[in-house]
This record gives sequence, structure tokens and C-alpha cells, in this order.
Amino acid sequence: MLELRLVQGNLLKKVLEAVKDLVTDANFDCSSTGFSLQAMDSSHVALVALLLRSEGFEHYRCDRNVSMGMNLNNMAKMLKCAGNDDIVTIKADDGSDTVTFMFESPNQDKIADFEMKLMDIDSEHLGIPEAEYHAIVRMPSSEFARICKDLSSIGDTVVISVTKEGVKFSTRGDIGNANVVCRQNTTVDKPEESTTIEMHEPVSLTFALRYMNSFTKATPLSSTVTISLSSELPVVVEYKIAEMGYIRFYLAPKIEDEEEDVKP
Amino acid sequence: MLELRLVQGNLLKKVLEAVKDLVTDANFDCSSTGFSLQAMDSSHVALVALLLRSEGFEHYRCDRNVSMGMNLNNMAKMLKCAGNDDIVTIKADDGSDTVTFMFESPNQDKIADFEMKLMDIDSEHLGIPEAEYHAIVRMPSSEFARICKDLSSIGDTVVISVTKEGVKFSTRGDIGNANVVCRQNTTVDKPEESTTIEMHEPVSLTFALRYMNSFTKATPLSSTVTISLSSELPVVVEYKIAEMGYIRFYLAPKIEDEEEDVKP
DNA sequence: AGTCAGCGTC
DNA sequence: GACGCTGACT
Repeated sequence: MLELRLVQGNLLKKVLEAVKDLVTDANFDCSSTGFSLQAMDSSHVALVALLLRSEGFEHYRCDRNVSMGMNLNNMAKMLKCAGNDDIVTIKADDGSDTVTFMFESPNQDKIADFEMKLMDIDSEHLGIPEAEYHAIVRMPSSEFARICKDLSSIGDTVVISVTKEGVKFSTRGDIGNANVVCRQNTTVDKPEESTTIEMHEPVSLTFALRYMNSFTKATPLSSTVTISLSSELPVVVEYKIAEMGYIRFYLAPKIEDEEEDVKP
Repeated sequence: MLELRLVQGNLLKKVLEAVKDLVTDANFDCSSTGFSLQAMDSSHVALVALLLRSEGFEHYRCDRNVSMGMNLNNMAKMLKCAGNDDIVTIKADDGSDTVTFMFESPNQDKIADFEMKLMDIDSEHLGIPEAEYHAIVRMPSSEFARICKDLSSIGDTVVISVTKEGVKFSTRGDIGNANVVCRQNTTVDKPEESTTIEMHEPVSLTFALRYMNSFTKATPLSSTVTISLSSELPVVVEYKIAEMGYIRFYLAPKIEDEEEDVKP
């Protein structure tokens, strides 16, 4: 028996909007610790890891660990039927091949339940080691989203370079080149508007903007984003989910001179 | 060496939105006087003339006259990457085949530079003589835009007739006819909401609505528009750009009885 | 081009 | 909190 009651139901809606473009089907893993998901994108290049800790739920009952395979587009469709202020409860009976989403309006006037078929998905759950990163950039999530969007109108890839002074996002394309530099600034009043850079070593890595733009779908989940970079390690783009956990996106860098190396 | 710093960077964004649908490639001419453009539309029917006077820039350096050929769609793409409050600087080295647009966020935390390739465009720069017009109509730009849009759902051409009483916009089409009359009204408190008519001689001219609707893309640049009419002269549709200059559109009238005259 | 959603403003 | 606007998607 599984019953997870989330007062801030629109969190779930936002999570699904953030993930469904990248991953079509995935297993949600439910244990006493929390509600989590780990999945590769359909082209097996990027990885999403979501964690919603049990403490973040108003009520959390999970008798035994279960893994529920869901089609994320269908799940998103159902969650869209929840009002933004609705309380969402996820229910599943042991051994059942369905999951039920229940939506209660704040004043309890409306109660809806949506039952969705589960599916069998085989997925390797990768252990992701905690790593030391050369540089960790924290910046307003909207700014990061804007930069990725802007640069993708010029080129396909972005070079993210971190120095003590700031972080530089660069691209080049047919019509020209573009560089956006964000300076570290902690002077701003509000911490969610500040950009901070924790750098142990300068680093410069190249990524496909297409994936970055998918990641920024998670922008509504958090006002800030953290980008952790190390040479030869996948970048981690993390959006903290207040009081609950996080959604993290991993993406392997392109090997810098990949294109130039295509020589006989 | 060329370096033009414009605090109100979104002016440039608006200018490009206004011009890019009409003209795909054009030379921007830069002299000590200002930054200007003159170009025919792709079907050589309408003409755009833009002037941004040097005094309107916060900093204006132009060592020698240069003409920079740009693809306006690409330029618009790059300018879209500027924030609405960003300070925009246009830079070009002498003899360089690129131009750089630099965007600074108001708090200087973000600095972006976009380098765009220039192109060779041969264009005849027409001297446009100052003419005396039979009638000059000044009206709210949004009202003019609305009228052109409304009439184009009925017909393809508009007859603009000016009498002392007012200005009449008429069209006829398969489904019927339409006339919109705007009376002179200076009584309104705000000058930008008033319609004034300076008429030396009544005039009635016919124009293609398709072009008029392109011209009204400049509506965000000014709250008023000036329409200058003379028989046998191209109409001038002018949007003043505060403190800086103007954008003017010229369009030759259709010969009134062109269609009816197709008789043996 | 028209519709819808999200953001900013009043 | 509601409205209007701007940008994204169909």
C-alpha cells in the first residue's frame, strides 16, 4: 500500500513538465526515504535524477519499496487536470498495475481521482558517485534559461568556461559568434538574484544546447540553478525543490576538438 | 573605428522588428551625423529610411563614414538576445568584415557580445527631396495600425482621403465596403491621443494595404504617426523616434482608375 | 497567423 | 488579485 499526500500539488505538475520532454517512460521508485526517479533521455545522452524526500509530503506511507513504470506524457496529462492549489495524493495498492492520482481542491469542494495504467520498464539504476567538481556556478535559473535560449538562436553547442572572474557561455554559428559573461555578484540584496562561483580549477567544457534547453524546463521549480563542472565528468545542472529534494540533469561534455579532429 | 553606445537598447530591437519584414538585407550608414539606413523593400515598391542622430547616443564615435551591409533577420536575432533594459553598443573596426553588438545588463553583471558577419550589398542611396505635401495627418499610431488591420480584412487597397473635416480610410472588397473617418480632434488632453490635420489642398490617394500593414510594425516606436500626402507623390508614413530621429516609409500611390481603365 | 500560457504591472 | 502584454506553440 502506497499513499503519498502532497499539499503543494503543483510541484508535481512542474516536475512533470520538466522531465516529460526528455524522457517518455520511466520508473518512479518509492521507498521509505522518498519518491524518486532516474532515467536516461531517449537518445541515452542525458540523465535525469529526481528526488522528493518523504519529509516533504504531508502524509507519506510506503509499506514496501515499489517501482512504478509510467508513461510521463500520460502522467503529465493527468496532473494537468489538477488545479494549481490542489492537494495531490498518489495511491497504489500492492501488486496493482495501476496508480491513482487524487486531486482535492483547497476548500474540499472538488475531489477528483485519475487512475493510470502502469507499465513494465526495465531500467538500470545507475549509482551516481558524489564527485568533486572543479567549479560550481550558482545563478538565477531564469538567467541561465535566457542565456541558453539566446545562444541556441546562434549555434548548436555552448562552451561554458569558468574563471575566478565569472562564467562565460560561448557559441558560434553561421551568422556569427556570441559570448555571454556573468560576473560573480553577491552584492545583490536577494540571494536568489546573485551569481556565485566556487572554483577550484578553471574549466571549459562544451555541451549541446539542445539538452541544456530541455533542462531549463525545470526553471519554474527553483529560482536558482547550480551548474557543477569538471573536465571529463558530466555536467550536473541542479534545481533544488524547496523542502523536498532536487531535480538533477547530467550531460556528458562534447570532446572539445571533436569537429577539428575529423582530418584524414 | 566605430563605437555607438545606446542606453535605450530596446529602441534598436524595435527598429529591427519594424524593418526586417520589409527589407531582408540593407546597408547601415554611419557618419558623424548619425546612424542611418535607406533601403527598398524586396519588391522595390516601398522605401524605408531610418535615422538615429548621433546626439541620441550616450557615446558616439565614428572616425570615418562607413557603410555596413547586414542581414536584418540575423541582426534581429542577435538583438533579441539583449534584455529590454540592456545598454547596447555597436562596434566595428575599420576595414573589418564583422560588426559586434555588445549588451550590458543595467547592473553590469552580465556582458554579452555578439559578432556578426557583414555582407556586401550594393544599394543606390536615393536623395529624397523635401517636398511640400497637400495634407499632413497626425494621429495615434495604434489607431492607424488598427484601421489598416481592420480594412485589410475587407479589401486589398485603402483610399486615404483628406478634407478639412477629417481623414477617411476606405476600402472595398468582395464582401462589401468599409469607410473609417477620423475627425480632427485637438480637444483631447494628451497630444499623443489627438488627431490633427494640416491641409492645403484636399487629396485622395490609393495604397496597397499590405505595405501599410508592414509599416505599422513600427507602432511600438512612437505613440503617434504622421502621414504626409500629395497627389502624384509617394506617401510618407513617419514614426518619430524620441530624441533620436525617425523611421519613414515611402510608398507610391496606385493610380486611382488603374483597374477601371482596363477597358478596350 | 491565431491561440494559449506565463510574467509583469496596476 | 486581476488585467494586459509578451513570448511560445500549433
